[in-house]
Amino acid sequence: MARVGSTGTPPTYPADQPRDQRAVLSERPRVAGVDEPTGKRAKARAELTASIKEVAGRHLATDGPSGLSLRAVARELGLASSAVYRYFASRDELLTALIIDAYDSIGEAVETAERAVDRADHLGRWLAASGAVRRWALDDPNRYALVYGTPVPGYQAPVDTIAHATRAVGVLAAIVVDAAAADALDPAAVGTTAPLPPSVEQDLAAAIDLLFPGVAPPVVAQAIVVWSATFGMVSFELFGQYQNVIFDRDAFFAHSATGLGRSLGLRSP
Amino acid sequence: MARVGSTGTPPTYPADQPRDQRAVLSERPRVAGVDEPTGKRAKARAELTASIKEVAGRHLATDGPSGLSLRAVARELGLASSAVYRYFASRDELLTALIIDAYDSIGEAVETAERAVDRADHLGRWLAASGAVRRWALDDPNRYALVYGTPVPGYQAPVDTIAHATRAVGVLAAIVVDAAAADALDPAAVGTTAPLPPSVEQDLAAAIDLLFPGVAPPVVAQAIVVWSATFGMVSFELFGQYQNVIFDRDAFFAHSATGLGRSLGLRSP
DNA sequence: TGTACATCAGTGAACGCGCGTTCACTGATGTAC
DNA sequence: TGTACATCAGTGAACGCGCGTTCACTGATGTAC
Repeated sequence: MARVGSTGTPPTYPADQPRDQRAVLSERPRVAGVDEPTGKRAKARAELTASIKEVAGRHLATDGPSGLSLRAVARELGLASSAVYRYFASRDELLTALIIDAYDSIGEAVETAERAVDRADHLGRWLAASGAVRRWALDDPNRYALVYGTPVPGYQAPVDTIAHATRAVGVLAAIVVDAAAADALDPAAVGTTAPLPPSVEQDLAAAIDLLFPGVAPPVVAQAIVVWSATFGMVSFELFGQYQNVIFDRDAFFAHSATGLGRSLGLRSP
Repeated sequence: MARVGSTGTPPTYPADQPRDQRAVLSERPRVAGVDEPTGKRAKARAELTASIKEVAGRHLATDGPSGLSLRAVARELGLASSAVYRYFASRDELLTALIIDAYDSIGEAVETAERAVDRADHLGRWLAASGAVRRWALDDPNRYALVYGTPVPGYQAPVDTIAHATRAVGVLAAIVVDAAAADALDPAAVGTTAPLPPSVEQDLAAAIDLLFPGVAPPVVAQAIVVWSATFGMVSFELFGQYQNVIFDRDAFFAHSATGLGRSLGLRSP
């Protein structure tokens, strides 16, 4: 897949650059907002770009990622299939845009839900955050599957997606960081766990630097387990593994998320 | 998708039945082994059926479930594409066979690993079982994705698959049942959890009956969380969410699985 | 403000491909007498 | 054991479909003077 913009080039449109990549460039975060496009054309382009993504997202919801078809999207928009190539250089690039949007969308959903809770109520913040993960997944299962389900065969996500992917987990990290800083973590929770293998402790240094400053490695490890477990439960629920086993899934999830939060040492005041 | 055999009809081949369903019927578990086919033809049929599944499984590994193509499978086997229809009535039916095989395969892997451990070592049994889940998944990611990843769009798994799906989780259940029966569950583990919502306790009755006889509902709930968490971790590892975060994944998984097992109250003697 | 030119959006036809499924057929294998 | 017939496995052509991507093109929109 052709990737663009990771080399630090300014967002100009050099004439010798293949035309099809411009669409993607024009979507990238702008530097300082100086050259933000304002003309009619730019507006129309932004709108159609959004429409394409919107329709593609809806198709995703019925056919899954590998069923996403540029032709079908163009058809629904009343465009020639070739027109889509003015906006996305390839099917993969459209997929990438959808993936980034999805990560941002769940990130925002989790952030918004968590923000509404009293800062000192660390367990409550976690319940809001994990509940938002689940809600978001249930509301749009195929967008969830796009980013947390089976990877699309043959598709390699460009590095650009990583930053967006981190947004949601950052919320959990912030809760744990806050709780640790406030010395509000239940010592009984992590005190009883097995000692962390040295190699793992070493691996976690980077994550601690980036997301968990000031948090003890065993707690960070447990946070990763809790985060994984949350998505495991959501995936099981969504992908049918709870069928004929659990019916009141709201209650089951709330109960389980509480247990997971407590296993991290999170508490309500 | 045409489904067959769930009505309790005997495994005969009535002449008025569409011919394409016979392949599937002939694969079903035979009653009392009386009419086990022994002729040359039956043997050839069984062999080709196995070959088709084997090749299809390999294709799955490179293209994913939605990329599975009957024509490609036939091509590799040197058959006309139409020949495959003597063995599987449709692509969906081949998928179903692969799914059942996958469930059986992981079930057997988990059973085998767990059986090798001292019966009284409940935590050790769980570590063997969960480790086998992960090993199996890493060894054949696409078969894992087929059954625990995003469902194939447009494909509805027939009820026949359910029994096979239960096999792996049955191992965890057996461990917990044994530990409970031996009164070997750590009371501190479950004692501190939040009370189970009544609706969930009610939901769990069926699962307790079927898989967890004699186990307290909160423990069963926690077992489901632990099971979900295990697959959450495996999915995250496999689907790339641990990239640049955890490198010694063997160690991380072993550590996490230990924690999950302890959260269930499992202990080593 | 008007004009000349460059840039862009969108078209429609085409290329080359692969897919699932059906169908009438030919030989080979099995079965009943 | 041999023969007549039924059943089965596999073929190859065909149907109808959809796909991603390219390309030369026409008009509309923007820009420099």
